[in-house]
Amino acid sequence: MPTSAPPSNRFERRRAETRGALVRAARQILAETGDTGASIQAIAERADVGFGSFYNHFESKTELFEAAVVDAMEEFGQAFDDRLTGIDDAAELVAAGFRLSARMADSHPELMQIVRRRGLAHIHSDNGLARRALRDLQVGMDSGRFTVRDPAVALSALGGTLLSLVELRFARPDLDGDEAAVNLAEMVLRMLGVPPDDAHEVARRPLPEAD
Amino acid sequence: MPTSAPPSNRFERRRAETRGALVRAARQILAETGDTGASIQAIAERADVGFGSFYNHFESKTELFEAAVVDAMEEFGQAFDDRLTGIDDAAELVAAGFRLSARMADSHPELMQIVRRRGLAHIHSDNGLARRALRDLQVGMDSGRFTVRDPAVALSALGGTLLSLVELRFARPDLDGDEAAVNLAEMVLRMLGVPPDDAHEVARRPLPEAD
DNA sequence: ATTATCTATAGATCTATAGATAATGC
DNA sequence: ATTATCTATAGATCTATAGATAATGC
Repeated sequence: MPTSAPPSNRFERRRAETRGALVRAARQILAETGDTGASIQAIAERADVGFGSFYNHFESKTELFEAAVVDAMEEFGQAFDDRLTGIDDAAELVAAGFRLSARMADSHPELMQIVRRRGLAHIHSDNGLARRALRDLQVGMDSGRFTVRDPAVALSALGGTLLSLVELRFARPDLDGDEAAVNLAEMVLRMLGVPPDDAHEVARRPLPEAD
Repeated sequence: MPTSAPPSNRFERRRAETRGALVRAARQILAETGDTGASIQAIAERADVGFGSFYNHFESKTELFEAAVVDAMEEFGQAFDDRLTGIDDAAELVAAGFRLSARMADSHPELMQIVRRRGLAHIHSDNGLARRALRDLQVGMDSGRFTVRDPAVALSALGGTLLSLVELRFARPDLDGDEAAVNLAEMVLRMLGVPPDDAHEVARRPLPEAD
């Protein structure tokens, strides 16, 4: 999953593969324990990569873990693009996003554990997800679907509630995930100014099929 | 700020003081960088405590930092008790809690940085704050102020939005903190089923004076 | 010829403990 | 007499680099 242009020759591909192995190892660690104290040695071993190679790609552990988080957030945003394009009602889009996230806690636990542990710090960073959410908010405000005083505050609240849902999924696996997501989506729509009856209905519309 | 009974004799007081110094040092580190990789040596030095003393109180760094977070969350809950008792409208209580939290980001930055970095993991833990919030939610539901399907989901959402507000305060210090808090409080009240007009009014009621 | 990877290692740092010192309880 | 603190240190671990090896570009 290359962020920029795909590597052209075998050299660059091999280089990208080594970097990717390190990032994947860091993602595993972030998901399993979140403990970034693992030694570079242990990380390289897990990535099945020579120890010294680490320094060909990263200057510090911090840099590697930051790259791993960005990689995960990127993938999370990509899932939204893959599954939710085509929905043009902003309210339905928000609700579907919440329900999709809850499902991904089951289907993509590694990814969602990283979102859970590191997502908050990225709510206001300029990643693709925040941009998309802000755009959808704007669409909803322009179409009159949402009544919101300050988009920045609304974006913040959207991110916070989404994270709390992910946290809930992992902290309370006994609860029905989709039911919780629907409930929360309904509440979030009310928060954005959607009338309660509409919120109830929209939050329960069938989700688009996976590919 | 002893959690349980105050130390009776000088021995226990001295012991408590050493432990407290370590916890305070850990809190500082959590607030400044959040980097729990600092060596025990460095922590002890910052606490102005002999290196070996660490092991008289904690078995590992993880244990110390966990104690530091619990200490901070306890203090956070205490601030709610100190400032918000006497408000008996559940909706007003929620709004006041949000606005108080935003102010504490300025008045108690060390404390609130810890809440920001570690709070999410404690939303569903059985601390005083979560208990208090759940109780207030229940009161609001019983009095008909709130319309909520699942209290656990609502608690989750309350915690998430509160954290997102704290994050917003630190990530966007250019915004007016109280204004953002009022906006968010209004949205949260709508989320809990309070009619928009009421939500608007309640979120703007004057806060109780500090002592 | 160039570039990335790998292995080996020096030096620094860190953890955990042992034993000495200081302070208090009864 | 008891208990916590402190200092010193052994042993383990970790980081960063140097130099050898392997793979590819042109």
